[in-house]
Amino acid sequence: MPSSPPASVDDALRVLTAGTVHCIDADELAKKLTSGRRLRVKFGIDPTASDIHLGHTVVLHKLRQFQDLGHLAVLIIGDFTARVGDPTGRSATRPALTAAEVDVHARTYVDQVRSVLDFSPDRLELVHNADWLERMDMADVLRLTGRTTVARIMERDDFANRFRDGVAIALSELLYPLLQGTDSVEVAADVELGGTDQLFNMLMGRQLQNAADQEPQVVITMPLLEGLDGEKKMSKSLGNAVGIAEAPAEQFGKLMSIPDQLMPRYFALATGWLPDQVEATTAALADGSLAPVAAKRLLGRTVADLYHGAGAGAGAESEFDRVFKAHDVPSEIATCSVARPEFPMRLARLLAVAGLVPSNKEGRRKIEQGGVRIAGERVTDPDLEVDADTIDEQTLQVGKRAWARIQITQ
RNA sequence: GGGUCCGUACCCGAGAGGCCAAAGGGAACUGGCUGUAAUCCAGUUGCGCAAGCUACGGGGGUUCGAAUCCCUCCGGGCCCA
Repeated sequence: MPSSPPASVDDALRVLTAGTVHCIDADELAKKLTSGRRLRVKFGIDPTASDIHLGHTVVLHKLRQFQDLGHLAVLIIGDFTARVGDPTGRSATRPALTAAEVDVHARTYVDQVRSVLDFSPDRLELVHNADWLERMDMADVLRLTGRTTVARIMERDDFANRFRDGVAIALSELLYPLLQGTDSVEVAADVELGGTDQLFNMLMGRQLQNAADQEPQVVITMPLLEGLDGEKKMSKSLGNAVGIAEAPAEQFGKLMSIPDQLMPRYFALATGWLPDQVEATTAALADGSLAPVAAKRLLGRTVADLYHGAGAGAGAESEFDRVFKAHDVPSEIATCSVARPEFPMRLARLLAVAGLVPSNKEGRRKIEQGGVRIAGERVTDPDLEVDADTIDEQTLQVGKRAWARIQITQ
C-alpha cells in the first residue's frame, strides 16, 4: 500500500493535506516538515465502543500516511476521557463507562488498529491518558479551568444547541475539551488529527500548548464518512457501518449497496490510497471509462483486501456473484438440527426454530410474501406442514440472504 | 428548597376514558425491476394454528371499560431561589 516516501516537502504536503477539511495551518505544517524532525502526530481515541468501522479509519489512514513519511504516531487511548464522555455530536449526556468496560474496549480497539497503523516501535507510541489525567488534583483542575472562559466553551455548537434546546449538559462535559487539550501538552504534539467534529477540542490543545510555552500543534481534520445510506455519518448504532473486523463477504456486500454517488468519497477516504490513485479512479469513473458497477466492485475488493489480506476481496466477490447473480446458495451455510419427534411441523414454525425468522408469525408472513424457499423451490402455502423425511438435509432460504440446512436428529 | 413539564413499539413521535395492537415519519424486512444487498415501485412490521394473550416507565386505585383519570414510586427536563 505505501509507496516510497515523497522526496520533497511539497510532495509530503500534498499527500498529507489530501482529503482534509481543515489544516490549521498549512504554513506551520510546512515549516515543521522542513525542519526535518520526526514529528509527533497525535491521535486520541476514547474506547467507548470496541468495534472500528470504516468511518474511524479515515483518520487512521491519514495517520498511517504520516508514519509512512517517517513520522511518529502518538496514539492516545482515552481511558480517562472515556469515563467523562466526549459530548461531541451528542444530544444528550453520554452514559458513563466503568474503568473495566473501558479497558476491554481499549484492548479490542488496539487489536483492530493494527490493521491500519504501523506498530513498529519507532513509528508508534501508545499511551493512556489516565496516566496523567487521573493524577491531577483540585489545584491542577482550577488552574486548567482558569485558562478558558464559559463563553469560549459555550461557542461550541454541541453545547450551544443543547443549552438552547433545554437539554441537560453535565458540568463535566464542559471540561472535556480541556482534558483533550491537556493530552496535547502532555505528549508535546506537533500535529493532531481528528474528525471535523473534533476541531474545537483540538484547537483547545493549541491554546493550552501556547500557555505551556510549547509550539502549538497543527490541527488537521478529516471529513466524517457517510454511512451506507449516504446520508448520516457512519455509526454502528445507526446500522449503516462497515466494521473492519467483519467478514470479507459482508464487507463486500455492504459496499455494493452504497449509493453510486458515494463511491468517490469512499475511494478517497476509506481505501488508504494515495491521492494519485484516488484521482485516477475518480476521473475514470466520471468519464465513463470505468463502469459504476466495476468501480463498486473494485471498492469492495480493495476494502476486503485491506483488512483480510490480499485475495480476500476476490474471494468475497466470487461468493457475491454466486449468491446474488447466479442465485445459488452460499458455499457455506449453517446447519440446524431438529429432533424427529418435533415433526410434522408447520414450516412457519420451522423457520423460527432454525433462527431464520424471529417468530412463527414472522415466518408465516415471509411465506405469504413469497420469500421462503425449500431447496430452491418457492413455498406459497403459509399453513404448509413438513415432515421429517422430506425436510431432512434440505436447504431453507428466507429472502435473499438467509439460509439454513435442516438436519434431523434421532 | 419551591414550582412546573415529560416518560408511548427498534428510533422519533401523534393519541387526552371505549372506534387503540395504538396515526405519521425514519429504519428494517419481503416481492418486482436491475449492474448490486444500489435506485425506483408495491407490500409487510407484538405474540399465539386459534380462542385469545401481553404491551404505552414501575406498582396500586377509580370505572362496565384506562396509553388516556387519581395516588405513589422510579427516571428525566426546565424555571425560580
